[in-house]
Amino acid sequence: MRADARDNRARIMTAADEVFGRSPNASTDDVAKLAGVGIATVFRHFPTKVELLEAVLTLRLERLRDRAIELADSNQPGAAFFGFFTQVVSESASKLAIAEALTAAGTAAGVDAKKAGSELRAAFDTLLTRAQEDGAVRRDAGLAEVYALLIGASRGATAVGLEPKVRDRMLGLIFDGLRP
Amino acid sequence: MRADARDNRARIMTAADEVFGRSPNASTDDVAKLAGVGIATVFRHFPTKVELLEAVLTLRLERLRDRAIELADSNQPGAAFFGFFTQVVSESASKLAIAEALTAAGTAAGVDAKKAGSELRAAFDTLLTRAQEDGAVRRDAGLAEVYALLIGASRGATAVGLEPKVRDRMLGLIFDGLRP
DNA sequence: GGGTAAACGAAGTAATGACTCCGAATATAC
DNA sequence: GTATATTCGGAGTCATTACTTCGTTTACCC
Repeated sequence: MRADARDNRARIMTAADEVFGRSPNASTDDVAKLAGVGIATVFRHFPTKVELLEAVLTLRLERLRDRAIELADSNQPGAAFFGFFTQVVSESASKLAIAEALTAAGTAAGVDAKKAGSELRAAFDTLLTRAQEDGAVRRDAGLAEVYALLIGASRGATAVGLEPKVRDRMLGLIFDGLRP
Repeated sequence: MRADARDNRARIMTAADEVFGRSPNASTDDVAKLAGVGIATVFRHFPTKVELLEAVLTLRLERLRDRAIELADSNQPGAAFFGFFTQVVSESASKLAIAEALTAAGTAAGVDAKKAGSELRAAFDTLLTRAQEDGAVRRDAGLAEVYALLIGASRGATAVGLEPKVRDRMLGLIFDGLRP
């Protein structure tokens, strides 16, 4: 692969991340414009729009997964769990795409995104289990419902332009329900 | 207004409710087909697609509002509050549009939808306050964050095809966080 | 530095979807 | 029953958008 091609691919990914983060049904033109390349270049790297969307989605999921894996080693499992939860929801409030990503990861999505999605879920499971073993989270809370709560809170925060104060109080209510 | 016109208007509303309930970005043609009328008829009654969407949105909000108002008289305020919450989330799981409606009510929306939206919020506030006075819900939970929780849970349940069991366990966690 | 293969971008194409026009049909007044 | 004004519906128009084509440019090998 030639140097300029690799360069442009990276620029397109960055632009797509930004553009689709703002509005998930933006046009391919918008991405090309922001990336500063022609539209054909976008399609040369990502043959269909779906593949481009999926690449962005995968990237986002991998970032979240990496952060979760990092936190899994913490010696304060409770703080790690609640911190991760808070961070995801907070970022979702400003970055539309994160909540979308969490959602889409389960439903449609191609093979790469699916892999990243289940790895994220597994990493989150680890965080949850550690927090439970540490006594910070009630033991009868299963992964499925806690994950649903994470997705719901993210989407809720995203949908409405939730003020930080309200968002934090909402998280407070959720966390109280999660404690033993 | 002629009888057939009123008839068709009702049929279009029903069809739109159904079609947009399934997928919010369905085309106007789809609505016309299901309603069994020509596309021009749809546009005669609702000059733009936005107005049609808004009419559906308003209808949904009014339905929720009416149910909340009904429950406000209950002599079991706790059960009324939690029941309403559960019902909204459960329906959202199958009816995409309800969660969307809750969301959209705050943000964009024209005057009718806005009115219905704030009336719903007010009715929900009554339910919450009664439940708090009855000791079923903690008193330091404000309307804003509880409402955000409702929207989040709805959107979460909608987004993922949440199984009823998981959904109920998720609601259990939320409700535990809401109790004194 | 010159040749070549790869990558580039602007101007297309085709399909979709919101909205309009106008002749046909039909409900209501007499 | 007929006149007429209103409503109806299908065949358009126009804008948007995913994707293609092709002549031009540019990075790498010698």
